[in-house]
Amino acid sequence: MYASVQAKLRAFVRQENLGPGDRLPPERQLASQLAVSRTSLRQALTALRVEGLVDIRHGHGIFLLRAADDTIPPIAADLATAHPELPALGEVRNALEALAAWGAALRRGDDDLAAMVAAVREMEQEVADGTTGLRGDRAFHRAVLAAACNEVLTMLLDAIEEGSERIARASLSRPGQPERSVAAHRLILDAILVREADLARRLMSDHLELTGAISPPP
Amino acid sequence: MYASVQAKLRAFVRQENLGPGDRLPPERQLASQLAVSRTSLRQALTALRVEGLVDIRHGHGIFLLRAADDTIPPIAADLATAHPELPALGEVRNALEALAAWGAALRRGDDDLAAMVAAVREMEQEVADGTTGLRGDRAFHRAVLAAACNEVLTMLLDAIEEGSERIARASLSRPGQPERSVAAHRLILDAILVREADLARRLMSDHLELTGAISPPP
DNA sequence: ACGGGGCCAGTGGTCGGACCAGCGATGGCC
DNA sequence: GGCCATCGCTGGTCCGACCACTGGCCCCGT
Repeated sequence: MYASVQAKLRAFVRQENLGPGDRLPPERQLASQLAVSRTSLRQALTALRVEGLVDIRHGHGIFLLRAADDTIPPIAADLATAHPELPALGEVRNALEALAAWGAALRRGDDDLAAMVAAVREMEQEVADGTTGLRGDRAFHRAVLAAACNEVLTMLLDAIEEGSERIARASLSRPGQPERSVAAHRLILDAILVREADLARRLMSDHLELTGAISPPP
Repeated sequence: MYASVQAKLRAFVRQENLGPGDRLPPERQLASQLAVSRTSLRQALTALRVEGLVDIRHGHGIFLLRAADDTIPPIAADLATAHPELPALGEVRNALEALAAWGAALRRGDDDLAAMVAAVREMEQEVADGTTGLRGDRAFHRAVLAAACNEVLTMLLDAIEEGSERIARASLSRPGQPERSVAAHRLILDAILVREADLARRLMSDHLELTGAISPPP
């Protein structure tokens, strides 16, 4: 079962204390270490690549994109039912959310600001309670989207919501990420408050860059 | 490449007119029909299973879970065609095209470059003949999009294509605009050629800003 | 001494064949 | 007539070999 190989791989990564950007051993060696054939190992690696955990480069090696515990078991089940294509989806989401932040800075009203402040506070409360802050995070991004007053943008982001929801959940389950996200939201909120559109755009883009895949050095 | 096998599989499903719940041919037969080894076919199937398109049952067969056509286009397309002149559409298109240029700079192959060069030449020829250069313009943007290797992005831009087509036509009918567009395409092509992703993104954004008279992010 | 170009080891990618394991239906045996 | 073994079909795994790409090393020419 390729799931068992995946589990072995995660265990291996944890044991070797590997982080994002690190290179895994060659396929052949990895296969022998995990006591499976290279075929089965490649199946598992293919699955991990689709899930966006790993980047495989011909003639170069296998590179870890995110920490192994980013995808928690329950989410792995979801993965099977929805359609991911995670790296591609992450890029698009990043571009669209950045556009939303840009538009929000230009067109936000006072009630939009109030909604964002409320969302940040909610997330803070959640984090203080020890949860991931998923609700507050979602509320914030929705508030920004609403403030951008762009119907087409709203529609497209809604369309890819189920996928990006999964990204957010995986990201927020990382230790320390909720706190970092709250801080990032604060900065974005400030930029929108003073109508610094380009700054808001960049901050949002950076914020999402951290939650998404990391490109290993060439 | 497992992606090409995936494409073949989707084509096969469409050709055979298969719907959710239908069973696909056995792996061995499928592999021979698609002219790939069973190993590669299994890689593609593993990926499709992770994506939730397919259910594989040991000793039973491979079953299609959802139709291969993706769910996003219809809604957004309706809106895009209904309000093509909407500034919102221009903003979104700008952000997405900029993302395409960015991705193209990172992932373009040599054939992608060839397609872009051909598109630029075609547009030049059209402009020299006194026409608007609409065909070459479209070809260029499609080539950039193809080079970006982002399925989600392709889907979304396809969805809003009809609306943005109208924008492009209006823009190119302005005196002097075709020449300016050709020059802009040249710059973008150069940036993609040398893999300057951020520069390509900015150039594309600026290019569309001028054609659409709309000002989204850098 | 320096630069460039070709060679080579290592890596992922593909292939074909063989065998193992789960499922269902068929048919013989009781 | 009913139960169960068997067989054929399916996916799952393994192996060994070869192909294709990458990058660095080394040798040769200048």
